[in-house]
This record gives sequence, structure tokens and C-alpha cells, in this order.
Amino acid sequence: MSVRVRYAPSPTGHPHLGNIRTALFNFLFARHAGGEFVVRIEDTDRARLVEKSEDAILESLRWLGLTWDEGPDKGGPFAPYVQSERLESYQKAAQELVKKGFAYLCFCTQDRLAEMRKVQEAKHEPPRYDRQCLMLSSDDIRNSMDTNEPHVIRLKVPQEGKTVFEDAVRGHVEFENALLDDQVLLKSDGFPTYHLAVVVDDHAMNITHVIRAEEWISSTPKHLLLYQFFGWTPPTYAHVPMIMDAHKAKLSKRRGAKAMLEYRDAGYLPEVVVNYLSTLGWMHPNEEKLLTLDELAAAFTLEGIKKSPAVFDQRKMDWMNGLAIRQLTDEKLLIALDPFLDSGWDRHVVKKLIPLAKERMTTLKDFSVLCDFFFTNNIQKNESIMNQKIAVDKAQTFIRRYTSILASLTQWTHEELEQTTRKFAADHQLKPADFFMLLRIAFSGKTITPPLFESMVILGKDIVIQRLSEANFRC
RNA sequence: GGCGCGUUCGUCUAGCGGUUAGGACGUCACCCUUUCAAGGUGAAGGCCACCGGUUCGAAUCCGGUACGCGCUACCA
Repeated sequence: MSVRVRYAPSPTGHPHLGNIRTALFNFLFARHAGGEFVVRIEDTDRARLVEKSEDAILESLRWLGLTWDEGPDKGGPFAPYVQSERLESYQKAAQELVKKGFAYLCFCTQDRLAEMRKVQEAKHEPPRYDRQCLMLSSDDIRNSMDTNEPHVIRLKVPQEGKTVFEDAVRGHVEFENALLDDQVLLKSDGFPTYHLAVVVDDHAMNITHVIRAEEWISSTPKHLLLYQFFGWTPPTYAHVPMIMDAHKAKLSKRRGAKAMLEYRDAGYLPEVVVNYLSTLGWMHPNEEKLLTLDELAAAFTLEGIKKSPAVFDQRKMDWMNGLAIRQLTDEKLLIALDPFLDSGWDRHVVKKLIPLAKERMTTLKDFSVLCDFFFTNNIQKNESIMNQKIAVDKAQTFIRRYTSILASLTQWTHEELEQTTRKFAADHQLKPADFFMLLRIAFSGKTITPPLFESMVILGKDIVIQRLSEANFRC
């Protein structure tokens, strides 16, 4: 049977790097095996639904190039791919289990459950459903149904035996059935819980491998029980390690994890996100090379996935982004840069600056920070960033004299400018580096810029002279 | 508390019975140099969580302990 995997996010917010890495691994696994990658939206929690998050999820995948074969937007042989549109199948499945005696109706109120848990906690017992409704007679049930009493359907977990499985990442895992809770399968609003819905859908959609985050390990026996009760063959499970924040806690929105798209907007390249994420919990074949999705897919195996969690390191991703920017051709960088540039900026000038800025950028945003003074005369006031090497009163004099020399220059080339400037520095007993910095500040309003003479050439004679004339080092 | 999973430089990782425990990011130094980067060279950084086994020999195999993380909802 051909490999079919799915990424099944919940639209409860913008996906973060941890969520997306799970999608990545699923994608790579499918591509490696020549199988299908399915996207399914698991919107069974009405209360936590966040508008637009489905868009953000799909947009994140699109941005990274993780194309899916079947999904909510494009349909497929098992449509629909949104759980709220498949309610009937879950209700039917739940009824089937009740009929077979593998599940039962429960009329307990939330209050009673809360009270029960409080008592259990006080007695240091594991908090779990006490099966009160399992004792209900058929008359009791009929009465409650007749009065429309809200109810859920619970899984009737066997009280003995073990549920075991071979995880593709972790190997043999086993749980005592007696320790499992009678999980709610169908909520009182008629929606399924995750546990029922995944199993029903994964089976319906012929999913062969469930690659999901480690936090699901403890739920897996419940899922396996469901497969058993339905008489279905379970998929292969692969629980991938989590991505942790700097405090070694699971990456989560609540704890300040950034949304995937924030990285896009901050000027990270999609290939960097893909490659960096591949180094977390998996053995990236060559970190210094930046591989394409096809190359990563070719190398991807479940055996290569690590068991232990990985801490997300922003600095390493920064390094990789700089590396990727430098490896881009100037043409491609220009295209990537476009959304980060002021629309009024002359693209011909931008093009000339790219080779100079390239070596100095960590993110695409850095271009503007570094080069904005080429496009606006509204630069930072010189006096506020005056360097300490040359006294303020002298600086003003030097710049004035130097400016008049520049004005008489017949050629405006790198060579001519460098020669002239070095001679000026020597004539005035200034260290070249000190005078260069003074100049830099005078025409750019910055202490960090692309190389001096290249900048002056691109800026042009008129603007340089204008800026130098306006330079003010006095306070 | 219970259950589960995990543990190799600060971080990501290689290693799958015999290695001077390798690489990458970061850090530091030096070189280059016009600022900042980039680039180059080099260095520091790991008693392979701990304690017991097995073995001629253990980061690698086994057991226990500790610690960390996850789950323990009509959330996913």
C-alpha cells in the first residue's frame, strides 16, 4: 500500500515552528516514499476556534513549499478535509461502539466531574471518571434521553491487559489498560473529541503513518483501543520529539513562541526555516549546505529521527539565514527583498547595493537598516553619533575643506575618491580610518554602512557634497 | 501523585563494544581590514546525568537512581 500521511492541525491560532516542523516531517516522509501528503483541519473544539487560523496554517505551508496532495482547499478522494463537515461519520462511529458495548452514554454534569476530581485529588488518586453512568439501566438511559438530558459518549476501556505498540521512533511502548481513563469520544454538543475524530478519519482516509508530536504518546493506547473495537488496522505511529524554548518547555503560543509567518515577515527565507527545522530532532545531512526540499526528502527516514527533544536556537537560525542570503544570486535577492523595501526606492540603486549589503545581512529586513540613507536625505543628525577620534570643532573644519576638494574633482570613481581621501587624511595628519569614519557619519548618519567609497560612488557627487555641506558636528 | 518518554561540549548533533569522543552554531584569539560584516586560521568548551553490573575492553549492552519534559479536560 502506498504511503499516506497527514498533517492535522487545529485551527486554534497561528501555527508556530513546532507545529510546522511536524508538517515538514510528514511532507518529507511522503515525498521520500512517493506517497501522499494530506492536510486535514481538526476543528472539533468550538470554544477554541480562532478565526483565520486555517488561512495562516495553509499560508505557512505554502510559504515553505510544503505542497499537499489533498486538503480543505483543493479537495481529494476523501473530501471533505475539515472535521466539522464530517460530523455524521463520528456520530455513526460512536453509536456503533455503543451498540457493540465498547462505549457508553454518560449524563454526568461538568460540575459533578469537577467535584469528583477534587475528591480524587484530595485522596491522591489518579483523576479519572468513576464510571457512575456505566451502571445506568436501560430505563434510566431512556428516561434521560426522553428529557433531552445532555450527555456524552465515553470509551469503555478494558480493566485488564496492556496496550502495546511499536513506535517507529521510540520502539516498544506499553501501557496498562487499567490506568486509562474512559475517554469522552463524543461531546454533548455532538462534536467528537480529537481521539475519536483522528481514528475515524485516519482510517477513512487510508492514512498509513501517523507522524505527530511526542505529547501524543500517552493518548496512543486509547486510539489503538478504538482501532481494535472498530476492527480496523492501525497505522504505524512515529512520535517525533518536541521543540523546546530556551527554558526547555514545549514551544507554545502561550509561552511566547512566535508564529511561523512572523519569521517570514521578519525577513527569514523559507529554505532557511525548512533547513533549520530539519536540524531539530533529525540528522540533517549537511547543515552548511542548505538543501532543497527534494534533497531533504531523499535523505529523510523515520530512523533518522531523534528521541530526545531539541531546544530552538534563534542564533543558529540567524546564522543560517545570513548564509542563505549570501548564497542567493543578486537577482534572486532582489526579488526576495522586494516586500521589505519602500516602494519609492529606485530598484536600480537597490541592485547596485545588493552585492555590498549581502555580506552584512542576517535577515532581509537588514537591507533597509543598512542602506536607507541612499534613498532619503532625512538622515540621523551627525552630532548625536559623533565619534570620539576627531575633536568636534576640528571635524567641522576638515569636512568643509574636504568638501571643497571633492567639488573640484573631475572624476567620481572609487579610485579617484580613495586616492583623494587618503591624501587629504595624510595632509592633515589624520589616521585614514578615523577620517573615513568621520566622513561616513557625515553623509550617512550612521557608523555602520557598506564600504565607504562604493557608497559615495552610488550616492553620486551631488548628494555627497550636499550631505557633507549640511553635516553638523557641533552641538 | 500516577503513567509515559528522554538524558553526548552553552545549543543542535555524529557515534550504534576498542575513536586523541567528530562536526555545526555560539564564544574567545589572531589574520584580513575603512566601519560593520563576510572570509581565513586557531583555541577554549564534554569526567558521554549518576551508581552498579556484563565484558579483556563500554558513550555504546543490562539494571537501578536522579533529573528534565510530556500526558493526566466534554483542548488539541
